[in-house]
Amino acid sequence: MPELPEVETIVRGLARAVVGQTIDAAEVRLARIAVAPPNLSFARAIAGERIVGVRRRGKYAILELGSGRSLVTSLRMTGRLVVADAGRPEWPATHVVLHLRDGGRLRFSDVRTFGRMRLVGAGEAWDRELGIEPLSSGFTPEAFIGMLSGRTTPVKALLLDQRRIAGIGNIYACEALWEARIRPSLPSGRLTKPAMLRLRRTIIDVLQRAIEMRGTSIDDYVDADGLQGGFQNSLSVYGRDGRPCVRCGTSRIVRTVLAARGTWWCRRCQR
DNA sequence: CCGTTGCCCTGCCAGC
DNA sequence: TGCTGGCAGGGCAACG
Repeated sequence: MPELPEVETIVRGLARAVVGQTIDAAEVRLARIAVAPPNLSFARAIAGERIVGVRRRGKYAILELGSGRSLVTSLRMTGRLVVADAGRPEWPATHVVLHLRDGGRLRFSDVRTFGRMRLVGAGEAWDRELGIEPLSSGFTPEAFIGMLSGRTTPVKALLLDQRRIAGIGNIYACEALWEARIRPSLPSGRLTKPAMLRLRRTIIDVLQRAIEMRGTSIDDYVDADGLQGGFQNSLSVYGRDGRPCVRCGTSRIVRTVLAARGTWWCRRCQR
């Protein structure tokens, strides 16, 4: 569930709390969560590393380490990355605990265990397959039009494809399409040019607004301090099947399945 | 290369 | 009331 705005919020919180700290030890309770390069032990390799920076790429939170290595965390659906004093209670299903020199703990928890903390070597191109950042200057109208043109993939499936655009998940794909009044199943190349431009704009807008609200907390998401976001109160379509469309007021939001994902939209507004 | 499907995993809940 | 089958979904592998 954590998508670009949620990971961005987590990363900003981590930047305040952990940059400059040394990791004295790593406690790995569920081995498959903590992945290291071949022949390296995650816990041994990370002990003694200094955290020199924190950043986001797509839906990944990245701790940059003094050695040049990076700790790349993917939260998938139910992952949490929370910093707290050692005495604070843990979230359920805490699988990895990093002991920070100031006595704090950076904890990774994940009930469904889909998430990963991956230690990657200096210079390793782990993000080679990731697409453009939608909030970067590279996400130009031309780049977006080029991405959609000539493709038969439903536009929603394209928005979810991390190799093309990095960071959009199901919630913000539904919201951006609703806002741009575009039917999620429309083949990407069939969008008119004005529709493409509109969609680019609503993608940027909805992501920015969600960041301002510190993300969407529906089931599991919390920020680096363990606090919920606020954008769940601003959703227009996601999860709202059966309720009237807040724009047209006459049609009820429907839920269909597209690209094996629940898809919420308004049959009247989105064409 | 392109697009689609299934799998991983556990908590939740509608429906019996 | 208690059980259960289906659903939630990001990323990856496999397939045609």
